[in-house]
Amino acid sequence: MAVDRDHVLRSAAALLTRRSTATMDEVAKAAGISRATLHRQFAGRDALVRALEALGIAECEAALEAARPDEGPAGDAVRRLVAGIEPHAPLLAFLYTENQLFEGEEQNAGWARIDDRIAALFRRGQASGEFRIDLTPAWLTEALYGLLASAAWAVAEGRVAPKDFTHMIVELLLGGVRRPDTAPQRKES
Amino acid sequence: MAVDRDHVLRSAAALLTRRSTATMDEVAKAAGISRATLHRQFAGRDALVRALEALGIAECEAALEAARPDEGPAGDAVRRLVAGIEPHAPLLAFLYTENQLFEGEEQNAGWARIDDRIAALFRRGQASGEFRIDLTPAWLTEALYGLLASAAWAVAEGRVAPKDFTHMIVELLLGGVRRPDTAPQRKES
DNA sequence: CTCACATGAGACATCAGTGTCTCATTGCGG
DNA sequence: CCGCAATGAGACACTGATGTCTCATGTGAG
Repeated sequence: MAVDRDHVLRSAAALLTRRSTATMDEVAKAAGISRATLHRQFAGRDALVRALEALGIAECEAALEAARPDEGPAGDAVRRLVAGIEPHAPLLAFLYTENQLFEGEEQNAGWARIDDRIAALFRRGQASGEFRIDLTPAWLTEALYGLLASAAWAVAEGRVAPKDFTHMIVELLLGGVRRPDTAPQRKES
Repeated sequence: MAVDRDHVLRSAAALLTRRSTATMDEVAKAAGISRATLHRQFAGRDALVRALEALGIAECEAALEAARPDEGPAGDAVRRLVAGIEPHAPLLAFLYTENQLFEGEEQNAGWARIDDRIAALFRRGQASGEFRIDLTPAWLTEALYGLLASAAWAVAEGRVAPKDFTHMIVELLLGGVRRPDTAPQRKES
């Protein structure tokens, strides 16, 4: 009976990640169902996007859970987190831009929860002395989202090898571009 | 006679940065002109976006020029570049997501030029030993765009103080989050 | 086998945005 | 003062997407 709702969501995610303006008809075709059935599952395009948002939030929270952000060095936890999010990065990238659309309306509370947990991870790293303290946790959280989205697109467009995804993000985020062992580092950072 | 075309473009940029789906009517109102006049200036919405793209490219190239990317330490050049782009970051952020829409169609060649010059800057830093070489110039370029867009949104939403814009981006990009070991390089503040 | 229910296909009205048009008004230079 | 050009206001048709509806089909459970 029920069309595999999860399958519909996932194909919609895959399609919308590439063509964020895809029509309901295209979404239905991509899922291998008719537009009527798609409409029976999701009241409208808005409902579909909300469902995708819920899916993205759930996957983020699962990844957050699996990353054990409170264990071990914060840097390692960040790496585990990015690695766990990697499979869902395209969906996240879609939602990231889509969220810019929701300007006025209320955001799903799930994002706030996730933001808080990620920010807490960075804060923990700062408290332990592992991370520098001149970059605010809020900014680091935002930057992580931005890097995830950038990397997802770069991979989608073939500018970055898929296997390098986690490495590129984590190394840039944690270590930065500057070579640590460069001899004279007189720069006050 | 001619409505100040530049003024129209800039108010359109300001509006579309916040509401990327704003209607032509809203764009016209934001510029203080009628929809008819807006239409006389730009054949259609597409032409308007293209004009904004051209504006963004021009501003990027101007910033690139002003940053003197071939002079001095690459890190300093990156800082000059980000500082120069800062005023135009909202427009860039808009174009960055809008570009995801142009998937199939040909990209404006201007972006390729800019990509090349930025990538060349990173490559120069790598060649001089200033930057690490395990992060590809293409990825660093992409990441820079992502960070610029993230920061622009974070500032727009009040999550980051406008005055911290350049510092947050440059420090994260160059130095990363991880605190440099205090023992070997002691940096007295 | 038969019934029930989900689905696919498609018709249909609706709506929003767009692009084009006309016409009156305004403002400016000759 | 007159005429010209640009503008503003609005009507209009067109398009594309959406949401709702009906009906035929098919498949699975009893």
